[in-house]
Parts: sequence; C-alpha cells; structure tokens
Amino acid sequence: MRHVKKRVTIKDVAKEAGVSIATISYVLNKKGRVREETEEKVMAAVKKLNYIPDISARSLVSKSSKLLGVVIPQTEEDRQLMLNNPFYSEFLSGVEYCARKHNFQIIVSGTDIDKKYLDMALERNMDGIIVMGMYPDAFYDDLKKSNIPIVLVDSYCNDHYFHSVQINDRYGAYLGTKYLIEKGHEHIGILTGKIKAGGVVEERYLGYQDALKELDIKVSKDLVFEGVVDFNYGIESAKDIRKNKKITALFASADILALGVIKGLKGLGIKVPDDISVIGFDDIYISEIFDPGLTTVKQDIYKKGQKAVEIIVKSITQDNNAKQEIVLPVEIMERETVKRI
Amino acid sequence: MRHVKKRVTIKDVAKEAGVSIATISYVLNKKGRVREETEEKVMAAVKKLNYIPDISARSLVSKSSKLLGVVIPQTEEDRQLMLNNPFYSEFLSGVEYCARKHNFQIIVSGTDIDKKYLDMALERNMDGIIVMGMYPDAFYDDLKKSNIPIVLVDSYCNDHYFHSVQINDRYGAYLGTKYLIEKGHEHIGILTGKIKAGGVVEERYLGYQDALKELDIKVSKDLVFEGVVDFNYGIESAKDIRKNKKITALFASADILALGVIKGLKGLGIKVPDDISVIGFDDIYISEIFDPGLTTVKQDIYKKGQKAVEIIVKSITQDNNAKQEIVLPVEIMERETVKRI
DNA sequence: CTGAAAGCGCTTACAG
DNA sequence: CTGAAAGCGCTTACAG
Repeated sequence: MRHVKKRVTIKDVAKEAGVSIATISYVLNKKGRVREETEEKVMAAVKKLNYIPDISARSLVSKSSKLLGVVIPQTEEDRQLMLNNPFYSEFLSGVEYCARKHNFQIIVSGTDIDKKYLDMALERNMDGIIVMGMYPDAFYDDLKKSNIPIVLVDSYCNDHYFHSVQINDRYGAYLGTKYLIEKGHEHIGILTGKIKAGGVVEERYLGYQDALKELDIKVSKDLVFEGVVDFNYGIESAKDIRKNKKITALFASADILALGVIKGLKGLGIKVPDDISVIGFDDIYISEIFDPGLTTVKQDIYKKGQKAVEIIVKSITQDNNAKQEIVLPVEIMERETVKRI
Repeated sequence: MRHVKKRVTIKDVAKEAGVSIATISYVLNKKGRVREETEEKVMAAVKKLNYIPDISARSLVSKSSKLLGVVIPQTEEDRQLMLNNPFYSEFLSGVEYCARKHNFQIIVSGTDIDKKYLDMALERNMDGIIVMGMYPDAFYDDLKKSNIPIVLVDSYCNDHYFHSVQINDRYGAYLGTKYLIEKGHEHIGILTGKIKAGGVVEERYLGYQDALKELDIKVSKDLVFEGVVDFNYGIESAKDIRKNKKITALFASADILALGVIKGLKGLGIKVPDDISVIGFDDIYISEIFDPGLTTVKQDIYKKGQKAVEIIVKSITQDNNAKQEIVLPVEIMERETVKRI
C-alpha cells in the first residue's frame, strides 16, 4: 500500500483561523450565520492550508453524496457497455455535461441486472440513478425498494412510480414509415431488433404497423427482419432482404441498423436509394457523416441526457416528490437515402 | 428533501448475530481470524437484514474508495465530453469493463484543466486517475502533488513520473505513410489537427515526415492541412485539398478526419480511392462500417482502456510503486480506401 | 454570531 | 478467536 499523505482537515483550518470546526463548516456550507469578518478569516485559512473537504465524511453524516449513477445497457455477448452504439455515447455526453454544471459526479456502469446494482447505489449513497434501457421486471422492483430518485430513460416499464424521459417511439416509427409511403413506397420492410413486449423496439414495430394499416397496406411477416440492434446484423440482413424482390423501402428501427444494411446491400450490388430506400431512427451523430447521409427519424439524444439529470436535481432540491415524465419530440430528418418512386 | 429510510448498520447486524461489530467487520473484510461457526452466524444475519455496508464510512477510515477517476478530453467550443469521437467511447468501454471486473467504479468527467479536478479526486479519495489526452503542464504539476496513482494515456508529457499507456504514434504514422508510398504515391498530403509541441498530433506529423524523408520526398507546406480533429474539419478540408492537383493520397492523422474528408471529397466529385487514396489512424469502430471501408493504422483502443485500469489496480495492490509504461502495438489494416497507382 | 459535543457507520490496533 | 474502544472527518441540533 502506498503511503498516504496526511490530510489537512477541518480541525487544522479551525486552529489556523482561531475558530471552532463548527464555524468552518458553517462558512463552507454557506449556512450564512457567520460574521463577515469571521468568514474572511476562515476563507484565508482554507486557502493558506489548501484545505479540501473529505466527501466521504460529509456524505456519512449528510447522507448525500453528490453522486449520480448512470446505467448503460451492455452488449449481449461480452457484457461491455453499449458505447459502440453512438446513441449511448451521445446520451452520456449530455448527462455528464449537465451533471457537471450542477456539481454532481457520475458513476457510469453496466449492470448484471440483479440486485447488485442497487446495492452499489446504496453503498455509495447515490443521490440519484439514471437507468437507460429496458430490464427485467425484477430489476425495477428492486429499484423501487430504495428511495433513491430514479429516472428511467427509454423504458416502457408500465410502472409510473419512476420519473421518466422518453420519446413517443411508436409515433416516431409511424412518422418514418408514413414518410416512406408518401414517397410512393408500398412494399416496406422493417429491420428491427428482437421484438420484446414492452420495449422501445416493440413500440417502433407497432408504429410501423400503424402506418401501414392506415393506408390499408397488408402487414406481412415476410417484411419483418428481426435480429439484433447492431451494425453487423444490419449487414447480414441484406441477404434476406434481397430475397423479397418486392421490397422498395426499409424502415430500420435504429440508425445503426440502417447504416449496416446500407453497407450490406451495397455489397450485394443493391444501391441506396436507387434500388431500395432506407429510413432510420435516432439521428445519431454518424448518420449525418455517413455517405449517403441517412434520412431518419430524429430525436434529441443529447437533450435526453440533460433532462434526465435535471429531473433528478429537481427532485433532490425540491421538497415535493412529484413524479416527472418528459416526452421529447421527434421529427423527420430528410437526407439522401429515400427516393420517391 | 426526501425522507431517508433508516439504514441497516453494522450494529444491527452485530445485535442480530450476537457478536460485536468488530467481528462483523472482520468477516466482511475476510480478515480470516474468525471461527467458521461465527462466520456463518454473521453471514446469516447479514442476509436476513439485507445489510449493505456504507462505503462512505468505510472510505473515511480506510482512505480507499474503490473509485477511479477517468478524465476525457472536451470539445473546444462547448466543453462537452469528446464522446462523439468513437475513439473515446471505445476507450471508455474498455475502462469500465475492466474496472467492473476488479470491483472498482469509475467517475467519468471532463475537466476545466485547473486545480479543480485534482481537488475532486482528493475530495472523493479516489484510488486512481486515468487521464486521457494532453493538458497544459500546470495540470500535470498539480497531479504530481497528490499521491494518487495516475496513468496517463496518449500523453507525451515528458515527465516520467506517471504510469503511462500509449502507442508509438510517430511510428504508426510512419507506417501509414510508407504504406501509401509503397502503393506508388509520391504526392501525399497530411490531414491533421492542430500541431502542438509534445502531443499525439505532432508525433503523427513527425512520423509522416519520417516516411517522406526516408524516400527523399520533399515535405512541402502545401501538403499539410491543419485544423481540428473532428468530422467537420475533414469535410471542409476537401476544398483546400482539391486546390493541390498533384495530391494522389492523403494520410489522415485520425480516422474521424479520414471519414470526413472522404465525404467532403465525394461532395466535390472526387472519388476515394479512384481519384485520391486515403489512410486513417486509430481504427475506430465505424471505420469498418464506413463505406468504403477505411484503410487505417490500427491500434487496440479497447485494450488501452483495459491496460490503464490494470496498471492502477496493480499499483494499489502491490507494495512497490514501480512505474509502469506500456506501449501497445500498431499495424496497418487494409481495407478499401487506398489504390495502387 | 459562535462553540462544545454528539453522532454518522465503519476499521483497526490492542487487550484478553 | 472475539470485544471494547478510539478514531476517521465531517454536520448539526443545542446552548449560550
């Protein structure tokens, strides 16, 4: 073990300033019951000794840690953070920046979706938890047992016990699919992750169906390409998509899938948008970068992160524990991957 | 303020198990001086009461927090985390995963590069700090004052006081440029971020020069396109690059720049690799995704994160404070953006 | 406006 | 093998 330098404590400051430790604490916490003259003495001593408070000690008595937990989904195979999907990176940027502005720090982690995560939150006296994505019901049950403020992001967990930030995924998918229809397409495939009850993926699938039904277009099973939400599945799916010669357009329920399938299609000699049109969902950063620029259903990912933090900050500072549910807007972002036919 | 549930403490467990709190602590910390029978009683009580230790309290006495700080560079304009550059996301995934395996949690943040960050590290009793990127000298001076284990990643801070993980950027750039030369190119431009003394960007610039000099190719100023390391500068630079009609190949000192310039060039009707060849550096995740697949100088970003954590873990567990400096290998990853001429 | 003191929940010599 | 007790560095009633 390395040698630990002796820490300058509140006692040292008190001695230096010639006051009690209580006074130091009052000044530092701006309780404002101290004479200006005393305050100056204290601040001088703090500066002189380069005093840095110990948050562990503070947290031990105040029960507040200025720590926010951020749970990011993991990839299925190797349980790493899903940060290779830029959607999560952008979200995280928003969270970090906003947290920093509010003097919170964030602990980022994946979780094995068991009670362990909650234990960690409790161990650390976390002031709040931002949970991104869907987890098994048991996870939410555990979360509920704590009374740490929790905001669920992109969760269709039916329980309205938690704060939440989300978009209307179903409506967004409807918009995207309808956009394709308006461009003259009738045989529209959907490229999607595993459709599980109550998740974002299912909602987007339903929105796709809504649009087709509205126009009396039959929703047929051989239009549905269901796999994993990652770039590789996008590439692989191209082979299957090619088999259905009727398809002229694709609604990809995530940009990362859209990007993958465009590459896969190209490998097969099928051009986007000349042969097949593709619309994505999310508007991640690289969708604009990508060539061709991806037409997509845009949501403000960064803002999502920001709002999640603000909800927690508000629920900590304010007395009322009113549940906050925010639904952010979506819109079509037209670029180069959809052709009118 | 929300009401805080009363916490189950070590005292409660002690009472339940009919032993002293010291014994509880010994069992939990596996100090192994407790009878098996007693241990069982303790574990039963822990389980029954669902006891969760308070890390703040533990940290207060043990001076160890099981917390690792991770400093990620920020964008210049808006001071957000540079997570839109996938390079940093991938690195972060590596760090998080490895930290989790070792029972550490990570606090991710940007920093305003002043003493503040160090203060935070001290406040939190962080067990280690992973610093990604280059900062002004003063920052390192501050870091040195603490005696928290610190590992510098991709820093050419000359001070060998810190642990470090890096690659040989100069050699990598040399390899990449030489690859272009071997493919028959002579007029090779370089697309780069701001060349500052002592940074990764400068090293890569030097490596580019090394390759040209070796072949007696003149390093001329009108081959250097210097801007910001982001996608947009890549796009914008295309206009300038076009002005130099002789250029047949480009060494981009970061994939994100390569991707941008390919798009920019295409907008100008210049095809890659048919009209101009491009090689990047880093091999970020989307370089493979990108169409055309980007030929690049590959480094193992994920492993970089992993190694950084391992160094810290080792320096904490082991007594000796031997400095560890790891240099990871680089290699050419051939894909579709370089043509033989 | 300021201070003495209790207490937050742990770990760790020390004693037995 | 186990316990009583001190102490980590703070905050916060309470008293004056």
